[in-house]
Amino acid sequence: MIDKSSPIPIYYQIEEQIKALIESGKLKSGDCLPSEREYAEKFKVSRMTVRQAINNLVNDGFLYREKGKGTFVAQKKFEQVLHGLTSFTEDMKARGLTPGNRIFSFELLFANELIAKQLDMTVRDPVYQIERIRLADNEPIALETSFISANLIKDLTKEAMHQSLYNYIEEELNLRIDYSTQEIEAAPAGDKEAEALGIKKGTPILKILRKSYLEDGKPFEMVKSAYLADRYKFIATMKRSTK
Amino acid sequence: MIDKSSPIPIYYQIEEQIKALIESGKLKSGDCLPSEREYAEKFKVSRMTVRQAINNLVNDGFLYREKGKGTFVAQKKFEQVLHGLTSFTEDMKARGLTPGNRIFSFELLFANELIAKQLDMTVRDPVYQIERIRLADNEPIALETSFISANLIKDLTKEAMHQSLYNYIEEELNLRIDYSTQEIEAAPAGDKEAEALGIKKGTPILKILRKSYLEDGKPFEMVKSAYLADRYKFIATMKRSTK
DNA sequence: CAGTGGTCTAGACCACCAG
DNA sequence: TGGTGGTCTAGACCACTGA
Repeated sequence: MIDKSSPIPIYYQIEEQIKALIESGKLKSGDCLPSEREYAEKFKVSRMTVRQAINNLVNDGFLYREKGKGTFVAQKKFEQVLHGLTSFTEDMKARGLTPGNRIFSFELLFANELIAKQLDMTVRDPVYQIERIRLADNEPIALETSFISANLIKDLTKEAMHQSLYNYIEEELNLRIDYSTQEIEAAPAGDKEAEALGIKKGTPILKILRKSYLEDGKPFEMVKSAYLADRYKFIATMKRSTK
Repeated sequence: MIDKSSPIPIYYQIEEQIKALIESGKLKSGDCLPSEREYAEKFKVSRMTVRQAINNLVNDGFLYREKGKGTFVAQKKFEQVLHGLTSFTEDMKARGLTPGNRIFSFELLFANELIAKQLDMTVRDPVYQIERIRLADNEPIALETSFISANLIKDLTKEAMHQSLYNYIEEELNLRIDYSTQEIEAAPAGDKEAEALGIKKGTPILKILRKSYLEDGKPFEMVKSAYLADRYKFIATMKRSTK
């Protein structure tokens, strides 16, 4: 049930166990959990350890607490996973489509002034510039240009870009991605987009400018994308911050 | 410095104090904070209490930790304000523009099947339907149709809509808005949008479909908007959920 | 009233990192 | 080696809730 001799933290084991109960449906939305003291008793651990597990689940939106009453299972915000920050690859998979790539250019360049400013580096710092067409089920869906800090993301290869960049960053480089900001607008397709995506000039496209940051707050990528309007919708969920 | 007799939790007082140091510039991005043990000593509190304060600041993105090294100030995320879910009114103010309204119609109707499904009500439940043009600095910026559950949002008036709906819900009705989902796409303007916004048919517009939920998980509004592409960008920040 | 979560204490041992 | 954050304990008192 709980392995105290395991190198895996106890609070994490408890977390996983409660999550499993929710995912398996044994705990449903609105259900009241056993009290923290009961858990402490049951697992023979300190109540603070139980609290740490529950705190994390509350922060992740799986549970919520009510003073004097108890801890409850939150309503299924149903694609919780889908709605965080996702890479194109993850996004497409979540939509049930097969993601693909057609890389036009992959270069290691010196940052110009604009890029340097955006990525918080100095001019002539090394930057990967990748141009590619994104595919969904083998159909073009977006034209994309990425600028990636080579100081932060080392030894990037074309192969890593063919797979998932975020996966490479998190699994291979062992860095943690924190968040990204995105500016989304509608615009008429220019010559370049029209040609790349096989549409007429002036057709509406969805333009997205994404900047992504690592845990220490440093921006590691800037991506400009142009999505086919009739094949792609951007989906976001946003929390109301009470402050 | 710290008031132990205050009803305000100690960890919260410490939080505010560190935040103030960051905001005043006395602690800059990348600076190393005093260790948790030093803080505990200084404030004559337990280390766990200090940790609770720092945990919260880490979760909010003000600080980050490095094992064996210390706790550091994160880089300024200066869109912090724009972070959460905002109403049009709040959004415009944050951009330094004056929000405005031109209400075309304001009606209390019975939900049809589509609306009932979207708002999780039954057919013939009462729904407010509001059509209006949104203004920024007195210039049209979007055409918007809102459907608002009259069961949840009671006694809605045209005046409340002229002000901020979210403000009315939170301050007057004392309800808590939890989150919303938004679908964003580019599309050519139809006849209606073209006329209302004073643009040519076929011009790219940014279409947004928003559904918003109260804390108990009930949807209270569905809003369809068409924004002028050259006057509006949608800005979102998304967290990477580490799962 | 008894039970809940919210806060807090004063210790402890560990893995990790720098000098 | 000494300092850091990461985890954990076994208690404690509080305010709030429902019966």
